[in-house]
Amino acid sequence: MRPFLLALLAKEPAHGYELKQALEQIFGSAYPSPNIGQIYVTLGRLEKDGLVRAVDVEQPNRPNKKVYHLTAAGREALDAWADEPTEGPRVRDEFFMKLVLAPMTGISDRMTLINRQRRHYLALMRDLNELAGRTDPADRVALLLIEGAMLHLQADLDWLDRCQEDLS
Amino acid sequence: MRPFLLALLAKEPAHGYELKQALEQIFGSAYPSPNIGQIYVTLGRLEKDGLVRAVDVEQPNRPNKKVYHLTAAGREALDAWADEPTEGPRVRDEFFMKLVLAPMTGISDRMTLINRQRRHYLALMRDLNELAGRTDPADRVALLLIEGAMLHLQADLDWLDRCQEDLS
DNA sequence: AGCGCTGTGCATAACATGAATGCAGCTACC
DNA sequence: GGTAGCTGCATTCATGTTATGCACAGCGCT
Repeated sequence: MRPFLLALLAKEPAHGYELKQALEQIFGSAYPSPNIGQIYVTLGRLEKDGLVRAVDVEQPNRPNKKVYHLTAAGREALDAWADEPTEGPRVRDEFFMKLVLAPMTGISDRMTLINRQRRHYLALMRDLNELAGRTDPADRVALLLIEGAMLHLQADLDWLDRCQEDLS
Repeated sequence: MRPFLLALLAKEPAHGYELKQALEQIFGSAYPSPNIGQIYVTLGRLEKDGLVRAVDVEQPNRPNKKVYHLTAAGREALDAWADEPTEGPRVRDEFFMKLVLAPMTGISDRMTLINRQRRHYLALMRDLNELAGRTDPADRVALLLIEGAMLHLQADLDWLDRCQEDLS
């Protein structure tokens, strides 16, 4: 969350409400835009850490707004973020927890869990396909996000098969 | 985190320290075991919500311990968790954020980011292979976790190729 | 004397959601 | 023409979850 705001502010100074709109516009419908409240909280923290600074702007016939701009330290933090590679996928997986823990307590057996989960993944896959279908083909960013989600989902489905083989 | 503790307590009552050890033992080295402090915080909340209840147990030559056991409400919550399917992979992806936001600010270009990220993923893949190699073959749970991580990683690598095609 | 294990608790912070607040402009309706 | 209610702009606050790290305390071992 923090780096996203820094990146947007690097392009041009903005206030909270504007940032929310920018995020919604850049990442289309495929992306659940973060809560507006969280944006303000994060901006406050960034200011506390000296990465951004706020200027109050009075507006006629509008509530005042606080326009944030990047400081030198903020610019540095942003560069550092861009430089370091992003961490890979977590090994932690909630469904797998369920798969291991549930039978220990006699809740339900593994086959039931796996089959239900597979149906769920397949339904999600259908949703993604449908979402891709009604997305503006010019919006390459949204389409790539959807494609990424589908690749991950397929990996999960393959993994489900492996679990079924190994744990049966 | 909450459901994991509930599941373990469904098998048998236990105190915080024991739960930490159980988690470490069940999910082998492949799984970053959660912080012990967090376990106590979560147990406190579960108790506040009436899902578990604690009994103080005095021990000779040992600090006292609080043994938690499941309540009827806790059992219900656990069953509900087992019944609902687990959510799929998030569309939210940090690297993708970087890929979209970075060029807007003149930080660095996309090819550099993608190539660096690919090197990083490949290194992670090597690490996972190495980890799989030194994992006890009898520990099927750990091996499956590692395999799942590798499948996800491969999906990320494929996705990187797609991004490179589309955004160049 | 110091290290490591057992066992718990608290401080801090990030992250997320939801609701509340205030003001302005527009529309609908009697 | 007045007013009631909705929408858009802009921010703040209360609450809850997750995660890390440090502090504390007693005991056994070397």
